[in-house]
Amino acid sequence: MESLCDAAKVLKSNGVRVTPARVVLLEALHSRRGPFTAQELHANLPARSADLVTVYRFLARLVKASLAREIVGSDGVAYYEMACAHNPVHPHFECLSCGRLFCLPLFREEDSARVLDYGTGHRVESVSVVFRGTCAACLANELEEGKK
Amino acid sequence: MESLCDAAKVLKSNGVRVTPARVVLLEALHSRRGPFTAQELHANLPARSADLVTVYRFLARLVKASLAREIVGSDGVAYYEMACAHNPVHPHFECLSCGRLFCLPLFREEDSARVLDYGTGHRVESVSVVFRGTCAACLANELEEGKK
DNA sequence: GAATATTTGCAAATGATTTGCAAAAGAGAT
DNA sequence: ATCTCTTTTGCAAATCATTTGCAAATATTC
Repeated sequence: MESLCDAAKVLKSNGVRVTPARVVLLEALHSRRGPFTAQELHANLPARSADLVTVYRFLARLVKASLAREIVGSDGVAYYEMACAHNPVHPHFECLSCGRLFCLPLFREEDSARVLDYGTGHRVESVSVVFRGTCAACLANELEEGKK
Repeated sequence: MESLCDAAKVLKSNGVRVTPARVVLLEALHSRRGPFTAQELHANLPARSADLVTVYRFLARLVKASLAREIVGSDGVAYYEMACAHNPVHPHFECLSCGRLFCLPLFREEDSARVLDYGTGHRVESVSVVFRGTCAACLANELEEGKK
């Protein structure tokens, strides 16, 4: 597995041309903290630097090259995040109250092994662990509301 | 958490009327082995017994009542499965080769606790663990193909 | 620079899921 | 049974993220 930090190189060596649009996209990707949707990414691009379709296509390539991961939210919308060595596989939380999808702490090595174990017998390419419910922030808000 | 096996009762006690369409749906649900989509369920219903929209609406209710669980596939399509005591939470495998989504073995009590632990601090309503890759059956087929 | 392969943008298609709404069907009281 | 009130249903139409078709623009190679 390669690091997204070398994405340009990796892509090039896979016959993927590094065009202006893709450079912009790679930069935008690096400045992102949590998981994002194709549309969010596109919205934060310098105006007219890349079409939404291009964003979709590029993200699909990254995922295929294992340079990015895809997390599907409960409403079927796809979120993406980088898959570089600095950002190993981890669980996510989807808040049904505020709608945010964010990262949870990394799996401990040991737990990771235990989870992976359930896929024995198949060729596992990715594992997605998504918690759903109400996030801590929204729970706090509920309390606030309750007081009023 | 209630059992889907008593779904009719549970629904009734929640002010949900048990109509002919819903009886048909509950029966169809019980005869299903693995996870299914709304459309699959609808396609296997006696002709003209319930509209596809009704199926969607009913499934949404079951999920809200914790009588069914929803698993979202990588293409954003929702799969459902019963959530009765005889079918506790378990991981799933989505084969990118044949497209099937099926159940993996139950989490051992201990592992379940370890996974749940990562959601600490939030109000967790559901956890979804989905493996993706190539299933054992498709791997076997690949071998077959290779021999030719 | 010509020839070839890849990439891009734009418009249009897809396809699952949702919504609006008026008609049909339960529940309960009379 | 009948009337009233609420829930449910079917149908058509709307949504909306994602995908596709295709011709024009841009790389790469020789």
